[in-house]
Amino acid sequence: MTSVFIVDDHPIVVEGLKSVIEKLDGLHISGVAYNAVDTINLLKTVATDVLLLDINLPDISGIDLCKKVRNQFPHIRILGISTFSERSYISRMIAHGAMGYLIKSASAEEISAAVTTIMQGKLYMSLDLEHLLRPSPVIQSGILPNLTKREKEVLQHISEGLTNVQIAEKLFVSPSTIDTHRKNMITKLEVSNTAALIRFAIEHGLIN
Amino acid sequence: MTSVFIVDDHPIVVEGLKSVIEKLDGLHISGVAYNAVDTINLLKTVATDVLLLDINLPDISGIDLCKKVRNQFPHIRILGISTFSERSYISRMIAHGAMGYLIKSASAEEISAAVTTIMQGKLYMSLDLEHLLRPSPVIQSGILPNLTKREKEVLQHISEGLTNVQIAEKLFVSPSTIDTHRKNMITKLEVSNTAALIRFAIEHGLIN
DNA sequence: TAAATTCTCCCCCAAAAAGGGGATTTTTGC
DNA sequence: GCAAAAATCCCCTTTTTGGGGGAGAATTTA
Repeated sequence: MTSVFIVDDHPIVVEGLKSVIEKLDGLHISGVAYNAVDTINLLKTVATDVLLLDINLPDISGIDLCKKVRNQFPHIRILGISTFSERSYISRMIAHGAMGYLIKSASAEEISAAVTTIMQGKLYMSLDLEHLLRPSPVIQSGILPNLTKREKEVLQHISEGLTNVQIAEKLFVSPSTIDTHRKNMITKLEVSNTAALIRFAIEHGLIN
Repeated sequence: MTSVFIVDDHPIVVEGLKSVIEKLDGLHISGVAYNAVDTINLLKTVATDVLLLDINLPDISGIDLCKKVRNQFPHIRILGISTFSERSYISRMIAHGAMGYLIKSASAEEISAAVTTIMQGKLYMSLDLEHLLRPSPVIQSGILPNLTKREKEVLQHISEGLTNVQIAEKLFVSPSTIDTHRKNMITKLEVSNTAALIRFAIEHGLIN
């Protein structure tokens, strides 16, 4: 018997998941919560195998709660749930310890499969094909201006901690040039400084 | 019949995958390549459903090739392969269009399951439980000095592009304090500046 | 070939970060 | 309760970055 704990700020969603899961063999509900604080407190009192965790919570982001739960309850396997299937979310959920991802429109069979899969120690991902066949929601939405080859090269060196002068020496150009590239990237990507630039770049795969 | 194309710079690995896949029902090899350039050229000539793509290629990173293939051949589903199961890799592969992840030590059954799964439009992930149950392979290796709660808080704000002064205002302390935290983190983590700090932090899961 | 883009370099100046140092108060762990 | 760790704050100087601007050479692309 696998015990499942549900976290979602929408009571209707919680009820729906609850009724679906309770009808499934081998699964039972150990508890539910509507926010992060209640989740942490309740998890201390009830034994739970799987945490169904909504990504969009009111008081704290799903990612943060994900980390908290993993730190305090390392045995609990986390299955992220959300209404939409965004690549960036999924990758971040995985990076922060989730064992799987489920869209809210998933069928009872899918939920069952998801729980079974992650209890076997594997990742489970639920996504529709149409979303996946697009290159990336972020990249192809037109928001991301593309950096030039040289800019990416400079960016790479910046992320390694080199200063403009050091990069200039490596690329045999003037420090002013590197400075211009850096500034252009900051403007292009609409970030406030180098720190934010590096973060943006990594999160969008601009850096190796 | 699903056609599989293999990309890996190790011929032994390619041979191994080849022989395993050819024994499986419903799968056949449409081609193999040992580098990125050959991959792009060959994919133009042969019909391929699934691309088995090694993450660590000599001339170009698997991530980059992943993006290239998805742009030029959007119908091809990419299954990343690697010798080790690193969370950061997996999340980045997914963010860049891979439909799944397979460790090289995977059994024939797993390979078959992986191809079948992604042909159904779902993500497939192959990972051992022991790796997943650890917070992060890097963090628990002892190499990483742990940041304090406050330092992480400051780090988070730095990554959002805030300056010392702005962070100080948010946390109701003096800018000097934030400056000290920043310097301490740079020293602790042995990086040269804030850019490198942010990169390090993201790659080690210190930032949300 | 003409137009657009990219790459290159420079100016100014203000702001921020880095690299030293030291020092006090709070919290935390034993 | 005491020691260790964390958090707070300040001094100094130099280096680096950021925000403007302009502008010519090289390379792509239409």
